[in-house]
Amino acid sequence: MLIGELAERAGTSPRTLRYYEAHGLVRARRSANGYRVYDEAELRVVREIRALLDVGFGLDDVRPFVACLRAGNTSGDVCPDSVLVLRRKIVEVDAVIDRLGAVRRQLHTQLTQAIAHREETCPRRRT
Amino acid sequence: MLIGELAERAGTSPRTLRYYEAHGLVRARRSANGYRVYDEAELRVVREIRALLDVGFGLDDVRPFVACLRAGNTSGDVCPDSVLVLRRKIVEVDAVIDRLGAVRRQLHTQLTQAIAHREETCPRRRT
DNA sequence: CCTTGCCTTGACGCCGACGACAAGGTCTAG
DNA sequence: CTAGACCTTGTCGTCGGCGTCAAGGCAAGG
Repeated sequence: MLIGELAERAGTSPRTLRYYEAHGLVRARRSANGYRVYDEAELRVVREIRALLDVGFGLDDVRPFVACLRAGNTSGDVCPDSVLVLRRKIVEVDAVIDRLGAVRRQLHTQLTQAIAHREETCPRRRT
Repeated sequence: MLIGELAERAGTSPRTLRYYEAHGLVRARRSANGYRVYDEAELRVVREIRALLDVGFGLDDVRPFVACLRAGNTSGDVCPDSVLVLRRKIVEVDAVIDRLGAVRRQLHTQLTQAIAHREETCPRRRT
């Protein structure tokens, strides 16, 4: 399988696959003419990477999952390092959610006060 | 008031104030030697900007609030344009919170399944 | 032979709010 | 006179995951 085919099957671009390779996540043999040749297993790897990036992981966070797949596991999640990253990410996500909740409450307060102020300054009739 | 003093009083840097000025948010006269001279009102403007940026606004989102302060209002929130931005931002924040909630649930699922898999593959004694 | 369509490496662009540094002018105190 | 503490404009660097050329090699069909 050449890079174009893998890209299409994984729903991404050749550029992206070379980028992953440059960062040590995806591997390829080379054919005589220098083309990258991938075997079927890489498709799963690439899909794992894409799935995790979509969820907000960085490339570094993804490494343990790829290693886990390469170690022969059916899922990239089952290795200790992957589990650690999952736990850490959940904590991070929780922190962001809390922060955004606070932001949301503050914005809501500002909004209601602004509207109250306008009612006060320039009252509506028939209210 | 020179730029250094305003920066300190607003809890930021001269570089940042020049940046805001370059983007049309903060204004200054110039003294004979070319130095920026700010009057007291700019302190409130800068603090408004900082407060909104801290909450995740972009510079463009901040403009209506600055204009509102410049129009003589006690708060930057009370003008129609500001209210619109507030409403829009709340919607945006809600969307992100929802998205993160879904992500959190997915990660939690992955985590519990990974742990379950490990129990199954390599069961603990005395359990 | 030539075009078309793959592939290769290399390098710059993007987004946003600045930080950091360069090279220089200004003002003041000792 | 000079040091040092301000100020000025201008430019490049940051972070991440790529997109988008640029310039060229390789394979196959008409």
